[in-house]
Amino acid sequence: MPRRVDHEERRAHITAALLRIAGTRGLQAVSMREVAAEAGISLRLVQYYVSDKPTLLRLGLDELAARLDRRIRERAAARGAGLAPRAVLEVVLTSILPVDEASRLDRMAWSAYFAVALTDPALLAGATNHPDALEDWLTTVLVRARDSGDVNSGREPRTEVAALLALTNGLSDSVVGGQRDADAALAILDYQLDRLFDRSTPA
Amino acid sequence: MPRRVDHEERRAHITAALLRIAGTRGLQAVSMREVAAEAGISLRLVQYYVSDKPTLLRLGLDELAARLDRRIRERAAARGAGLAPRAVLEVVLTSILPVDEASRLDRMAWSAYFAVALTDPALLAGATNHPDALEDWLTTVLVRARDSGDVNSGREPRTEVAALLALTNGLSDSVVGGQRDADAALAILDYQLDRLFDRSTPA
DNA sequence: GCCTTGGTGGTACACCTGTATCATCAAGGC
DNA sequence: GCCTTGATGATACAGGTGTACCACCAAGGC
Repeated sequence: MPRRVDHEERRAHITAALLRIAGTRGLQAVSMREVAAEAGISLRLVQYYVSDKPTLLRLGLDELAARLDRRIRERAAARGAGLAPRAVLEVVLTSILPVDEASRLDRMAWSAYFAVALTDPALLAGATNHPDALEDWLTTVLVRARDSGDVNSGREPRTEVAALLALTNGLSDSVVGGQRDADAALAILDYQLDRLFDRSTPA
Repeated sequence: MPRRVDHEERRAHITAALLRIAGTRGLQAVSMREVAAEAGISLRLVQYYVSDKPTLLRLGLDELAARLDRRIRERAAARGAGLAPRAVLEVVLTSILPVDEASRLDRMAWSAYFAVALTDPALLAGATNHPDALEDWLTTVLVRARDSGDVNSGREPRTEVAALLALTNGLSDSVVGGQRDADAALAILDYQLDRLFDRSTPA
């Protein structure tokens, strides 16, 4: 037998190179040859470890989702166990926002993926990506907060969560778009959370 | 002299074809030949009336901005003169949201443009597109509303407006992304506006 | 020691892209 | 009547794309 190689690790290496290109030069700059060059390997090897270009793109999308998941867990771990409802929302939403260079590049790549996914349903097919799951979970968190009195009973948890997620996505786009910096986006997010968790506010 | 042709009208025809493709099949499906076919003319004519591909893409972006402007004015005109602050916000924000097929296709095209603009600053160069101008204007509207007592004095107009615009953009993406329909997005927007214009709410 | 077999290199092929070029047509001025 | 000139057609060209193919290498089983 010839020497064997960890395919999974190789694919991860290639995927990282792909996302580096997608985040800096856009998805339209992603070709098999460019990915090979960025990964420092030959075109043949990209073909060998990643059969198709569709497969390659799918790898990138999955990695992007995995990175977001990792960011959320890391941020949650950094704040310890037994997080208050507001802290949970802060952790999740600030994990989505592009607050440093790495998350900024990932958000750029994500925007590119979002655009092509709109007209290429093949990319989404079978994706584990379920934004609704996140929304459901945060809604239960907010329901608990309302029941315990941290949030006024007049608020509709599901609507509030949907709005917060949409707001965070819109803010993220404005940050990568250069309309404002991350701190400004964080301030707006905080402003909204302050209002939501102000029990002195009726309705 | 041979017969002369209205170049402006021809370019508009070509631009419309371009945006039809961008909205249905994405910007990556936009080639000179595809645009020609969609416009029902020859490749040579696309070259003749629109010299470059960069020029073509720029035409599409400008038209997209012009259409949004038109939508806002039409919606405003439909509601008569002397609009209350809340009505102004409703007009602007619901004009951004993809509420019908036409605005849905335009939003799709816009998302594609946004993605490539992130890594291709040449597209933005010299663009009349100024989201900040819209934000400034709406802020003055909200300041007036606060001074006249329609909005609680504890609110920060600039932050509220920035949040509403980001929210609307996020909601728009969720609509074209198929996460929810236009009515659901409108409901969320209304929910937020109701809260903002509720004077009984302190802070 | 050979031979199977996973890894690798190089390259060719068909296709699509943006753009340039050559030619033609037709309407009016002189 | 010709000739200038705006509008159009057809096509060629160079470059980039995804993918397929052919050769080769080297490590271990028998």
